[in-house]
Amino acid sequence: MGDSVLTNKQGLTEKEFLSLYNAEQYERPSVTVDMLVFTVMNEIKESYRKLPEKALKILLVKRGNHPFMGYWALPGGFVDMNESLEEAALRELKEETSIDNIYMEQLYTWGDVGRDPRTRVIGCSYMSLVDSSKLCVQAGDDADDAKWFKINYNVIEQKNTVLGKGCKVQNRVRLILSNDSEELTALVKVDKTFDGNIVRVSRELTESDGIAFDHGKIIEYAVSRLRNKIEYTDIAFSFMPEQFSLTELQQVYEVILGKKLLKANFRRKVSEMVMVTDEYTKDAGHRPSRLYKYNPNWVERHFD
Amino acid sequence: MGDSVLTNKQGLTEKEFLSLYNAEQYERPSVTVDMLVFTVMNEIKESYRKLPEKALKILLVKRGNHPFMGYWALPGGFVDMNESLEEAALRELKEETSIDNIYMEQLYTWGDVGRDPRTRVIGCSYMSLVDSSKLCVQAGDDADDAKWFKINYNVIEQKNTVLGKGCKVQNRVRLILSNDSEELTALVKVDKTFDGNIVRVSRELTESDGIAFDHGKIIEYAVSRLRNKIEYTDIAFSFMPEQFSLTELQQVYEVILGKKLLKANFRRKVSEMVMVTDEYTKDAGHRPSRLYKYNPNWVERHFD
DNA sequence: ATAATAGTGTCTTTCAGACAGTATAGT
DNA sequence: ACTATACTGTCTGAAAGACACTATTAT
Repeated sequence: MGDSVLTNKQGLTEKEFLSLYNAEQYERPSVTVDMLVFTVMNEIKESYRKLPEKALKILLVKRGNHPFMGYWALPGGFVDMNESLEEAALRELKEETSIDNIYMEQLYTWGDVGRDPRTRVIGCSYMSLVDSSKLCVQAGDDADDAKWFKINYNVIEQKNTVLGKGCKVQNRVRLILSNDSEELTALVKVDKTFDGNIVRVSRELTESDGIAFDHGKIIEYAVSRLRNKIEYTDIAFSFMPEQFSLTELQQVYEVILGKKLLKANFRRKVSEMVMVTDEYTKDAGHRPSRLYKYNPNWVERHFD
Repeated sequence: MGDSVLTNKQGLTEKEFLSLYNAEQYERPSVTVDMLVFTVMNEIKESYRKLPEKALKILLVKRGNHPFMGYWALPGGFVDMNESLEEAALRELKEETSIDNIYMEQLYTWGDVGRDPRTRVIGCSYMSLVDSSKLCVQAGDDADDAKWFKINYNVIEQKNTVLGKGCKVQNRVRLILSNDSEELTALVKVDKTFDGNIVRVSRELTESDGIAFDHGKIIEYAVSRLRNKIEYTDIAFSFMPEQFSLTELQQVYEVILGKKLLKANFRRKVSEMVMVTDEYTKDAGHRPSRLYKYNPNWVERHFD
């Protein structure tokens, strides 16, 4: 830290300055953390022969208090003074859903002025990808309920315009979050403007039904990031149990990317990332498949 | 927002709840924004024949008050209640360096407890890449001085350990920031742990000389992100003026990646991203080179 | 036997790396 | 003529996409 003999324009040394410093004199925003917990789960089997389909899911909690009481929200809450953002995110997740000890990465920080009707709130969001077989969710103290919602992500409109020295891509994304008893929707307008060498992305929530705050927009952003990142990193493995078949792994890729992949090519692509085991699936109604595990020595990973 | 007839456990409607809500009752951290403004500048020519070398630079301001008075810091400051994070970042940059109206993207939000000796501070950092030919920096009201520092980024130590079901990569990065009169350094320990399917990255500032707060760590992170992103996006063009030669563009890539590239291959790679003009450089001391401009219709961009 | 999935071989096209070669201004 | 840079052609091998083929289990 600064040399303690130095004095500032008011003639104060650093020690004096710090002892007089009072954060209370300034109006400050509140800070929250929000968790986006994703998993890929099996849906019901159609027949004894067929493999179960998989679906991408997100964990939401039902708000037990105003504002947006009764709406579904991302688990999260206010950051305490003596915990880091990561600690706050893990604490809130545990309080609201009883989920403990999972990996996560920072997603984005949302700071628009009108995001929260209570006061000015800066929201720092974190994303977690979990293996559903390990988890057992139950609502905690602070939430009425915690449930997994199946994610339906659809680009329903695309408009490209060529401007003078750039262009504009306008997308509308329809998000449908559903489970046995509920269906929530959001419509997000994603505009990318290329002006000269400058790219500007703006996201706007134009419709939100049953989802609290601007969380529909945050979920849309997270899914688009997830789709992007699965192509050039190994995050998909965070969804997998210890052992898995290559078909299951492929299903995870397909459900996130929202498209079918060719088996032979997919296997070539992931071959370096996995290690064979000598175990097989059984009672499948058809030929059993070999089980693999993640190869921790896989090197060519990329990070954001 | 919630149906106004609903009442919470205290029997309050949403309207009543909001009118009684008082953010002051909770202790809150302060929130700052920090700007990482990068540019690529020409260094002096060695001879009338040779092309000037290029160097990656970052803009820092000299702190005029405690804490870290006299140290160099990222331009930035506290967020006001009625401005978004982006607005705050642009305002602070203008106040401290007179730079106006540039593009930026969010980098990361830093929330460790002891980051700032004054109080608990959450710092949201933004990254900007600018064409140096357009800029003229001068210190603003809030800073004693604003200067460009040449960035030297070196991985000085690498250690790989294979663990039980994962592995660990430990890097030490030496950062040297220098200009005519100053030399600042930082040493950052970057640990990546792969445990099962989980990747955890931790960054620790183990040495910092002349750089305020944890800004050495933030700069290290930004440079590593920049290196990564230049490979799969078109951000490099943000450093370029309207018209440029392909050699200049290649120099920008080389200076960021910290390695030489082969000309023929580089040109093939960027050919789709640029458009020819019918202009040439002149007075170069050797064969003139064709000038190009950015092709705004280039489609295969990726975003994080 | 049959349904459904498991798993492989190979053709083609595309792209990245390496390197050798030719072209052209200023002095 | 010489220097330093501008620019192009092509060989190679790796990776991505498409598709056809064989193998194996439960019922």
